[in-house]
Amino acid sequence: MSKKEDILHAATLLFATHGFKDTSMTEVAEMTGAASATVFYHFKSKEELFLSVLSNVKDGILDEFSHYFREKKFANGLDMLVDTVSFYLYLAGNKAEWFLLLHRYYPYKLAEDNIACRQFLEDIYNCFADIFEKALVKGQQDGSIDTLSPRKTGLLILSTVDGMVRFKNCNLYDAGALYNELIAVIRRMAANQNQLT
Amino acid sequence: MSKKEDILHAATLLFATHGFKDTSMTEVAEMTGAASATVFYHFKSKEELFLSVLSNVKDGILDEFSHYFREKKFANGLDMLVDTVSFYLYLAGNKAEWFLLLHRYYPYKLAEDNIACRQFLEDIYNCFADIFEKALVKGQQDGSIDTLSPRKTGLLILSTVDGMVRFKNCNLYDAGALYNELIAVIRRMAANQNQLT
DNA sequence: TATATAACTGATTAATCAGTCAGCCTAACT
DNA sequence: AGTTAGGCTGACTGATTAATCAGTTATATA
Repeated sequence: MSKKEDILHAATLLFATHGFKDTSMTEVAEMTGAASATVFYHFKSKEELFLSVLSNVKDGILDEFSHYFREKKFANGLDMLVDTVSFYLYLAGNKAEWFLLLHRYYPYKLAEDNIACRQFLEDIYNCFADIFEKALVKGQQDGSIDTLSPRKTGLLILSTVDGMVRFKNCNLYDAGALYNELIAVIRRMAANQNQLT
Repeated sequence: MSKKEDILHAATLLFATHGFKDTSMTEVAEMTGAASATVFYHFKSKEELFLSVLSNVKDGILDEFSHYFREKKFANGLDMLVDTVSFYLYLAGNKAEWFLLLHRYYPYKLAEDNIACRQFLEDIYNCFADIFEKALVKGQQDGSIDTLSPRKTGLLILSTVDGMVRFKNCNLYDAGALYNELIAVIRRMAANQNQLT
């Protein structure tokens, strides 16, 4: 791994766990054994470093989901929906730093007057919204899911899992303890009530 | 309003909109027309000022819900659940600074080694969880709501509305546009399926 | 080997900010 | 009028930090 990649990785962890303001360029440098001027050699400012981190996180998330869907086959839309939610929660545990970063306020604040930042966030959340929407559409086609607005229902499911992950990351409630209940609720809510699946 | 209350109010707005690190004691002072030393006269440190703000927000939230339930009567548990969710969303719009503050990471970070902070957050989230739980229990007693774990289901509903409010505060998706769908989903998910309400 | 370019660094700077302190002003009480 | 005390302030300090820059080392290429 190149020094630049080292720095990017260290910055991801630090921005995620301490936040933007509470991470100094010196800290990032120390974590990689470099001098602080080296960080500025690779990234011209702290803000640019942050944008590179976010861009990297976006690529990581999009890759993870594209690999997941390339290798998985689903019996029907309802199964796909439940499986996708499970994978989202697995990813939130496995790549906790990505979700911690997205649950900080700084990226959204920056996005207010930085178009690139805004775009990264939109790409990430559209990816999330799309996967749930696709499962709902598939389920409506194969009859496993009731007639609901796929986009809006998808966004509601995203709100729920995003909220659960936030609660876990903030040490409020454990997402794991609610897992079975979540799946049951999603089935109740989405399942076609005119057929027994 | 006393100068101390002025400062507390200004600090609430600034901590909520800019965050803890990005709010300087000088800014808080300037917003109230006081000298920065005055802020330190009333609150011995920046952290203590933040804790006073959070304590105040906690009292505000608990008061709002206790007034709401004192004056409202509900036909049944399912109506109570839907009404409570609506009131939560109304409050999140009306007292946006409270929810913005709660959607920052700093309070949870501070709570890791500050017992008082931890307690304020627990009081707030227990209040939220309790109101949904109470509605679910009532609904199970009067037959309008199905047999579900009231605590866990309550937490799931809280995750959903908390997630929606976060999306709105982060300018990702508009909670208002999802309102009708949210209410429909809650009814589908919680309603007793053995009776037509 | 010579040379050019990229990678890296130590020292420094200018600005910001939490917190301190000695003293001033005002209102209440005697 | 004199005294006391709480509320308030301007001026200051020490620490931190993003960013710069002149200069050094490593690498690759001719």
